[in-house]
Amino acid sequence: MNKADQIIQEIGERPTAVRTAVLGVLLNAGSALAHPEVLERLKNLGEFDRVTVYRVLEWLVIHGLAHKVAGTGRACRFQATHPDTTHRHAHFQCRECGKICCLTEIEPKLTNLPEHFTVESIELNIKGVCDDCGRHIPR
Amino acid sequence: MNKADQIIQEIGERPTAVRTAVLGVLLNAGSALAHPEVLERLKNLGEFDRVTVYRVLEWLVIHGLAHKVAGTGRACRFQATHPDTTHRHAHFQCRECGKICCLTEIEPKLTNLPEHFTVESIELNIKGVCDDCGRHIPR
DNA sequence: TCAGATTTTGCAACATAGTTGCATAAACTA
DNA sequence: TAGTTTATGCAACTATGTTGCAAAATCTGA
Ligand SMILES: [Mn+2]
Ligand SMILES: [Mn+2]
Ligand SMILES: [Zn+2]
Ligand SMILES: [Zn+2]
Repeated sequence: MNKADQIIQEIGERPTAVRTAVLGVLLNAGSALAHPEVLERLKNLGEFDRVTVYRVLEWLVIHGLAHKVAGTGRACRFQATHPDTTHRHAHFQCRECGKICCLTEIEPKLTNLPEHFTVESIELNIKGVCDDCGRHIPR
Repeated sequence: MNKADQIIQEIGERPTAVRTAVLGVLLNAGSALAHPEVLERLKNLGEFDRVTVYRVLEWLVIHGLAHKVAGTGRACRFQATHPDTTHRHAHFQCRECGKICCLTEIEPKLTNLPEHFTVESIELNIKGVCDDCGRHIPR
């Protein structure tokens, strides 16, 4: 049995073909993927409907198996959640290659927040140039 | 001469009817507005084309007269930049009423960032329940 | 194992948010 | 005010999702 299947069964949900395939794609990706990228990579594994893939991605988020990151542009990106990392962390998106990666080391500190506001979630997105893209530009 | 006109002339750009009107709407708004909300409020001031309004909103951002905030949902929201606030600050969006406001007091601290990444911008979006919506819910 | 109940999928249509090309209109400059 | 530059309006197009619904897959209890 493959890893994706196993993860889905562990949480007591139905490991269908699409769920297993989509989670597998996310697990193999090094960074967060947008819907078209997921679809593209699924082509190697069979025929999958785009609407179903949208639904499965949301399903993965609801069940905590993936998280959703808003990058540049209008499309959300999805990344498999590693069991050992907390969900609350910052993300970095490279202006050059567009890749998004988790910055699990950074804990956004919230001081000075008006006390009458109830905080439910925090999103910290940092944009710039990543290591790979930066090393080719002379400094 | 109205405020919006004056601001546009101060930066040496053409104060056209649409620019003046759109900036005026943003200046009068208490929070960040999405494109349809801007269009709606413009109806009191005349007939404006939606594409032109999109272009003017981007123009305002480029010229530093407004800033763009990504809230819940896919639409960006725009808010007039107050001359006395720095552009780098956090935003709070209420889950109940959807309003977005600037949290100019909060400075996102970036420690632990991998040193080979070049940071160009930081976006800190906090979601929860605002004062107005929270006070009606018994605690 | 299998009938019935529940959930998931695929397809078509719809929705929302924004962009592009281009001809016309407005604003600026000399 | 003539010529040049810039902004606008309109139509068509793109990107990113969402919804309704019938068919297929999956599960459950007898
Ligand atoms: Mn992450
Ligand atoms: Mn702000
Ligand atoms: Zn890069
Ligand atoms: Zn509120």
